[in-house]
Amino acid sequence: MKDHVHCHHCGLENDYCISLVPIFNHLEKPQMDEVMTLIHSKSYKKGEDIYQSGHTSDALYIVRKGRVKIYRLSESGKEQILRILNPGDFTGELALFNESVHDAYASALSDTDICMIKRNDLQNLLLKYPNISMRILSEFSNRLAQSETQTTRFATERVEMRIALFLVESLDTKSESHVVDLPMSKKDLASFLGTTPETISRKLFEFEDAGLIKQITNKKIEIMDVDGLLLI
Amino acid sequence: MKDHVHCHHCGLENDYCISLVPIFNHLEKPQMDEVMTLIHSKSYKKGEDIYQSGHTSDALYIVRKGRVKIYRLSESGKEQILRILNPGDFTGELALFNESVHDAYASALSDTDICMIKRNDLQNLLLKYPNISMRILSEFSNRLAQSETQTTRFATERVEMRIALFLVESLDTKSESHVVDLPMSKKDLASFLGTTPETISRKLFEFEDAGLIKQITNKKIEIMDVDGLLLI
DNA sequence: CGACGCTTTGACTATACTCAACCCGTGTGG
DNA sequence: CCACACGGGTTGAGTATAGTCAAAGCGTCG
Repeated sequence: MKDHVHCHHCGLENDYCISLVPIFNHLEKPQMDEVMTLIHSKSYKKGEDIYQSGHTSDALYIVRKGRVKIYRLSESGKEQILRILNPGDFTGELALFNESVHDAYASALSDTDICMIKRNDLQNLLLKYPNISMRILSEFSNRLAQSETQTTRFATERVEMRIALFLVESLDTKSESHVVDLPMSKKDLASFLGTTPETISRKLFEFEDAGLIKQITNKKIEIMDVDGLLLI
Repeated sequence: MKDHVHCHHCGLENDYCISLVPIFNHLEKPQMDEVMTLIHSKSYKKGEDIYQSGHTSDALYIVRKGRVKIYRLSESGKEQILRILNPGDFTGELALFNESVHDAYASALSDTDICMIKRNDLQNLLLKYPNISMRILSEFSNRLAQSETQTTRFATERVEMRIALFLVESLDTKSESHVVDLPMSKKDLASFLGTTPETISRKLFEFEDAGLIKQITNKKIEIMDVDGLLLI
């Protein structure tokens, strides 16, 4: 059923429309149809790799359904998670404009559907519809800002503070609930925050002892005192 | 004299041409002339701020002459240097496509000349000449890759290794000399590498004791054993 | 039910930060 | 031209932070 609800605006099935919003949502139906002819869909099982570092890049990948983790290996071989993609997010763009070789790994955290646009098709689209470029530029600059914020945090904040900031920023600002749903295992979270599972575990219990949070289940944390967390 | 040498390709004074190369060097003379009418020049003395975090952004800044440091303040107020701009590099782009508020500081490390293009003028150029978008996209994706590399290093490498990597990557691949010219004071370098001046000083002497480098002067370091440095 | 992987707990340790003192080079003013 | 002051750089001692390693607990999925 749900699969066949169509979007009023572009006439696409609803989840297609949603996943393409950030880049294409200003296009009208005829142009959208053109874009659709260029899109290839592919599904990945949980745990499957979407691409690997060193592989040739030939497409932009947009997450339609599921969740994807992007990670790198450092010079000394340690894994570090760079970000988690949710439906509507895209990746693969780094290699599209330069090297054409991926510098990171992408793997499906759950069963995932991906929309792909081939490198050449995308470049043609960009030249034809400059507005799309602006969207991607805007998305890039967001990502860059976020990456630089993360860099600065690693360089200047203690682990404790990085965890606290992560929790606070994971709060859904729209809902009134102060419960955070961890988007990944604590092992992965450790990698994302540049620390170890042991340290995460210890710090969370410290926060709990201080009355700042309450660990409801493994993946659910209630934040009792936002301001307190940020003063750590 | 040198100021009046003109570029064969675009007809501009040479240093203008050089500083605009990364973004505009595919344009022919008539288009280049159009771009030139949109460019405003400004000079800054050593130590002067070009922009500050929180200020409204209304331009893209291209370094024509001199050296500029871009830095942020972390949540807890510590300064961290994100990058150093040399002639031809640009900045200010983050705010151009989104927030329109700077999230970092830019200050001149030496007497500096800057070319500026106003936000609106640039956006019009991008819509008119999609190729420029591709250049900026390419530059963005470079920067993003670099920033993510830096993030991964902070998250996974020890200070020693970060210093070693910095030295090796500062080697001018073109010249045969293995002498690195530090582009900033050790105090700033410490901030860039997420450590302290004391630690930098100590590690450099450790490298020297191990025969990996030779400290010629304060700002000149000869690298004796590249591979050894990377095995630390 | 069993096994595997994630998480927790504990004890120990390394890494690198802090603070304080001192050194040095450069630029300024007498 | 010298003296001094200032900022950057170095050195040393002490310590906090967070990582490592090992073992045991827990949950979940086949």
